[in-house]
Amino acid sequence: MALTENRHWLKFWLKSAPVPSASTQGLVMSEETPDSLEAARLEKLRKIEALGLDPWGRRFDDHQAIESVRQVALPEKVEGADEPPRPRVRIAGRIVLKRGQGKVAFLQVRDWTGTIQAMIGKNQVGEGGWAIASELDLGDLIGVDGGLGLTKTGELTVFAESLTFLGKSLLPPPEKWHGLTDIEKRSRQRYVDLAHNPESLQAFLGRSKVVSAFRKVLGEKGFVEVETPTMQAIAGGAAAKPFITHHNTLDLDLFLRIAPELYLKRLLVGGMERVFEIGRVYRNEGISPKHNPEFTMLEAYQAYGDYHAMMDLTEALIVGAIEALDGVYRRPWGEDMVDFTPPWPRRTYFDLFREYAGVEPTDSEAVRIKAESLGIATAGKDPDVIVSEVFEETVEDALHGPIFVIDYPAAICPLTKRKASDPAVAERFELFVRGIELANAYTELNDPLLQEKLFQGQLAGQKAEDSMAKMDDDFVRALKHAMPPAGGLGVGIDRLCMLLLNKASIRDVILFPLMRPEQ
RNA sequence: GCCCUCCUAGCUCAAUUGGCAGAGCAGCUGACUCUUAAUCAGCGGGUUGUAGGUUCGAGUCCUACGGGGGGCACCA
Repeated sequence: MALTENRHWLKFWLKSAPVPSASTQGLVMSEETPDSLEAARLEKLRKIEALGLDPWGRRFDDHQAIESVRQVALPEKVEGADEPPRPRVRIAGRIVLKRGQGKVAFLQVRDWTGTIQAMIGKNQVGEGGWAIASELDLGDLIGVDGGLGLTKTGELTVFAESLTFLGKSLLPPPEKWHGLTDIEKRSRQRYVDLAHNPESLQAFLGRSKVVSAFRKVLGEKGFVEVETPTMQAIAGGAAAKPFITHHNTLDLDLFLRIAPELYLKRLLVGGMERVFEIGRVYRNEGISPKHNPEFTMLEAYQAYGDYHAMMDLTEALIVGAIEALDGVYRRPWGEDMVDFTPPWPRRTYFDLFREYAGVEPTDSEAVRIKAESLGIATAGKDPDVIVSEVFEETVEDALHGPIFVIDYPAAICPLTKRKASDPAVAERFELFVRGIELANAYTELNDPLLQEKLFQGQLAGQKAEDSMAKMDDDFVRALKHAMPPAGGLGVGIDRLCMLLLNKASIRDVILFPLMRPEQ
């Protein structure tokens, strides 16, 4: 197979490669649309074809990652002896920089592991090869075979012996020093961003490592990965507005899921004791640096566990992600640093409330006065809601984290099991880092009768615009078959990646964030 | 949905109070066999997001629209 493929490799400087004649070049110039950079590149493409080469390349086996080539040990130079032989290497990548120097040219070739210099000398490659090398543009994809050595200035270099054309770039790359900075173009044309801004590529490769690490940690702890419907007749498991879609044959309106929760809990009923899903959820709400309409969530459920088990799991997951990235626990965040060294503090909601709001949370009147002083309207509001708003205003932004906020007022999390010792407190935690809510977990409610009542209460309180919410009778029926007491966890993968990769916007960790169409 | 703000060459950015739209990179031509964002000489490249308006004159001021960014609202 490899030998067959070999014949298709189109070498640059076969001795027989013809040199374009002066008259051909003159013709070429006159045909060129003067104001088009693309036209100039199309012309080069035709020249490459005229030389019998395929500008779009073929399979290119056995090339080495540039990063690994950079690790190759060079033979020692011995005094008085000839130059030591150069180790042979084969690389493939994109030309990101080009420096002509008369009858020699230096290229910087980049793949997804790194960048290395290649040198092409006219005397080394012959007239035919040199003619083609002259047509190389920034952005073209090439394979380089050659010897690895140092230049006079000590730069590690592949001294080209043959090149393989692997792809012609018809559009010019962004500015070589600044790269592509326009945030809109970087998102819309992510291919350009990835190809020419190495730090962007690294961020997305980092995101992939985070997700892989999650799967590894969960697997080691005995969780199984499942996939549940993203198109649902009843979009439950969270309080968010769904997207609507339609199945033609069934003539059925469906919702894109706002959470996988209710399906994963059905699996707990079915005896899948540790399940997780990493998947997209869709919420038809505003867009911000922390919100994209579709985002990726981990949800994990552990039968016979509780929210404390989920806290341990959360810590293990994020530690696993950091180890997969680089093992550095003190991480930059803007101008700031975040220290992820575990264990992270676990503080109760009321404790933090007392500390940051300076008010006793159970003293409704004191809380109301504090709220008014913060400019929060209190008229007609439930005292628990006011507590929650004061908490958000005074505590959340002040939490540098990582910190687990635990034991929430039961009134603001109705679908959570209450503490046996104190029915006013729900067994819930949220993990905060720099004001960002990274994870949310509960000891899950498994009482079908209470669940049904809460559904009804939720529906009664529904606004007209949210009227697509429906009672999920099947979920209640599932609980009636007995769901084991369980801990449940949700982690926003995108937000975690923002924190770990030091990106200010969720759009910097989502390959193709939602945008209005061009034009 | 509301408020603020940005949009100039392929890319990165200038343009004084409203007064002839510029530079660097990239491109093209030429020189150069060890460069490092190579350098040097020369050349080309624009419906200033779109449409109106004010003005002798608009990249600049006004209005609407489109797109982006930030904020508010929304968001267990």
